[in-house]
Amino acid sequence: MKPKSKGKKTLKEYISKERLKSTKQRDVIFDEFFSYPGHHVTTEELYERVKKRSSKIGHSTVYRTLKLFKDCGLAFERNFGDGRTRYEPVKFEGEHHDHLICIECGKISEFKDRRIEHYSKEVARLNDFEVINHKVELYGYCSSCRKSK
Amino acid sequence: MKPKSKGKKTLKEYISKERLKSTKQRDVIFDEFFSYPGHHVTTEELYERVKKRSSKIGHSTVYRTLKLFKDCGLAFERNFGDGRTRYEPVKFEGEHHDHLICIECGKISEFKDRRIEHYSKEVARLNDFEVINHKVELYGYCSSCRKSK
DNA sequence: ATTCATGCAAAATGTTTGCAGCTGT
DNA sequence: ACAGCTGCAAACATTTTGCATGAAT
Repeated sequence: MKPKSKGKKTLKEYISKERLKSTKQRDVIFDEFFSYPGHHVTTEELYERVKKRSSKIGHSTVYRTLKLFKDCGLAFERNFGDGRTRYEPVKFEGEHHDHLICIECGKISEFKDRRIEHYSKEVARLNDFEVINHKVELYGYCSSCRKSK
Repeated sequence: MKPKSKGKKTLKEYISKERLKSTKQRDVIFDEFFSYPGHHVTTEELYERVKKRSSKIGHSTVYRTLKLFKDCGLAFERNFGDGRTRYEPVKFEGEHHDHLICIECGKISEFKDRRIEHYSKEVARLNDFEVINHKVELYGYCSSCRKSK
């Protein structure tokens, strides 16, 4: 018997706690979302992928389902300034990564730095603020765009 | 004779360098933008304020002018996830501040931490990335919303 | 049975664009 | 005179909503 992923369990628990319903669509969207190669899917991209498997799904279902994932802590909502909202699966190892965004080619890469996280938490404490999520984004030129400048 | 602010000078220089034109609207928007109490104006808010002084101004002029400010380095474009783009005047002392955003009441407060900036730069260097701008945003509950939970 | 979810299309939102007339250089 | 700017309305893109039907509890 295949064990459920931790994420799927989180979703099912949230659904039953809130008296929502498990549906085929939610499962398909879940699978596509968590198997998406590369993080930061836009809703449109995910919709296109899901549509290939389940062709009569509607746009709104994808929107609503991503909000649901966000509400149950499975996804972060991100916005890198190109007008489209992106969603990123939350990792369960408690890791958090941040982003380098190239303003020339649009490439988004990730990094992780404990010290930045550490000081962020400290700032929050000093401000009597309870941090739920944090973002660190560095905008600039990636190495390949720098070379071709 | 009243001296021009450094910001106004930057704008005028940019305008002449790019062969653009100085207009009444740009001046009014400039004044309102830099005298806005609180940072992070949305375009709509700024439009409303400008309209009070110069009632036949159009929406698009405000949009276009804020982009102009961004292009000449007078403003940062920000997006805190509520669907509206906000603009923030760039300070001339070279300071950079970051944000605490309350997900309950929406309050945005600012902080500044040199260590976070320092490590951000270091990460960039390791990734052969040239940073132009960076964002650190902590999302969570502010002290008053924590109290009333 | 009841309540929630879906898909569709319509509406709402925020932003951009085309263009005729106007303004600054 | 020329090139750029404005205001307006229309276009656009993304996201939300209303509603009749269908599915899960």
